[in-house]
Amino acid sequence: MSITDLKFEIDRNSKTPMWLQIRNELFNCLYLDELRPGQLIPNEKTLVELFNVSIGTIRKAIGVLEKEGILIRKQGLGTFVFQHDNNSFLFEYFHFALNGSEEKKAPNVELISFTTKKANKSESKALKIPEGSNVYHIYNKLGLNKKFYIVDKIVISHDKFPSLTEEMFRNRTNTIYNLYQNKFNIFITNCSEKIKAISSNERISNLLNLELNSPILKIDRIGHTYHNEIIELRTSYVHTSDIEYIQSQNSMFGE
Amino acid sequence: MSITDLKFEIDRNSKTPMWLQIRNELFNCLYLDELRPGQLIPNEKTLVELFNVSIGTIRKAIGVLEKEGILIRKQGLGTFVFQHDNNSFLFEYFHFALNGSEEKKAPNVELISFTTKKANKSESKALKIPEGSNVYHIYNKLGLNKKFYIVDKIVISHDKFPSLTEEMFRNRTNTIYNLYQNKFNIFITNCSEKIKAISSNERISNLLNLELNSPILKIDRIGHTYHNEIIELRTSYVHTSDIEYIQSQNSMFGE
DNA sequence: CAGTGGTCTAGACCACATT
DNA sequence: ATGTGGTCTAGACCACTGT
Repeated sequence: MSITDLKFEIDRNSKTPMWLQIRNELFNCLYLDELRPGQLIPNEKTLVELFNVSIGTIRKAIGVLEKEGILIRKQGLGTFVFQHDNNSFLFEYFHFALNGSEEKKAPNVELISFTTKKANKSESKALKIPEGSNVYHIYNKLGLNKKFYIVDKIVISHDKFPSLTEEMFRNRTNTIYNLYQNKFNIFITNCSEKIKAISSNERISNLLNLELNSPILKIDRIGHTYHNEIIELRTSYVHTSDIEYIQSQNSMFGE
Repeated sequence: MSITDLKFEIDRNSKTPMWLQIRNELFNCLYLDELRPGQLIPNEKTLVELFNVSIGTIRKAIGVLEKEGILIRKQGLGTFVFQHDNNSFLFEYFHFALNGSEEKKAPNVELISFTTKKANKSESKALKIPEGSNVYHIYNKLGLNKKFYIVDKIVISHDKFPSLTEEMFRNRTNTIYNLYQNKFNIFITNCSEKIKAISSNERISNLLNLELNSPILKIDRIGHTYHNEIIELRTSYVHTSDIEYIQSQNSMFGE
């Protein structure tokens, strides 16, 4: 089932603008079609005929979807469902750099463990899955310049990644979110983080070669899809003597 | 000198689109005019005549400036230079909430000290002012629910805030950034932050009623204007047993 | 009511990428 | 050469705001 096979009914007298109706129709199609990253959508002229509106209205609708990060327009080529390319994805959600450095470098990553467990109460609540259903627990060490500074614990639902194996994880050629995207069609688009300062326990101290009770960051991240479906819980423990968490913020957002 | 008195020359054959030229011209005018927040800009029809282009082109230029957070359009009223209203500004750059709470509450603030010093080497470098020129050092305690969790150290250049006094600071009716905006026409629009975990020293421990060497966050924030002029250095020391740093991030930004 | 920005039209021409 | 999105026009009409 392709978009071009569908028939669309736009209400020209609705209180919601036509461009917004069209945006929503397109969004729905892409969602039903599982939002395959990299997928080409019909060109503007085709959409004009499908929706029977003027090209400016189509452009406005696509423009909004582009601002939302769902579509990307490429002049001369067409409009595509957005996908993180192999370079950009690396740094989208990696917030660390060496002290005083403004530019992020790709971290080196080492898998510590990969296990399947029954979700405990807080995990099942956070992931919105039944208590006792299967989850993966994945631990990674991350470093810069050959030294390790970060321990990541990842918790994801088995049901959302049924065929995931340790080998797939270990042998991935790219970031973890890229793996989710390319192998499971699951697309993490926004994350919320909560940061605390805590004292390192024995396990973290050993993994990061730290004194016991060193001050470290504990970062709880929740990764969502477009539709705010919660996909991943990630907790990072970070030794920040040589590196720091960096972040930049503008005062304003679009409409 | 008002915008409408100026004469604009748009190069119709330039490689840069007309809407971008217009955006830049408008931006410049607003900048020269000191970007008075809340200021009304000429209506679209007037701009059409000033720039001698079609209204769609004007709208595109204004749309970009709106996306950048510089202008805000109000249907039926006009287009204005954006200003943080008294509510929104409160939470723009305040990143803390009580554990597990998703919504931020306004913190209570208490001035600890307000002094003038000579800028040391790192301050002068960071603020891009001569070493030894005057800076204000301002310390605040911030809390939630009547308990204090945060100590803020603010460093700003005396030259940028020549008439600032402790009384102005203490008697402000709004946020600090609002004070900068309303009394000094200085408009902080973006901030970069660097976060580390450290152990509390004696001074911070006393101020926050903490054990010595408790793990705390140290957050170095640099506040910039539109033009990336550095205005303020702020270092926050945060006790995070009851509160946490919260942040949300989308994968994508506009064009 | 008059004035503002918001939506929409039905094109034209340009810049870019692929074949 | 063909097809794509990007820019731009010159309007029309609607929805909202304050008087």
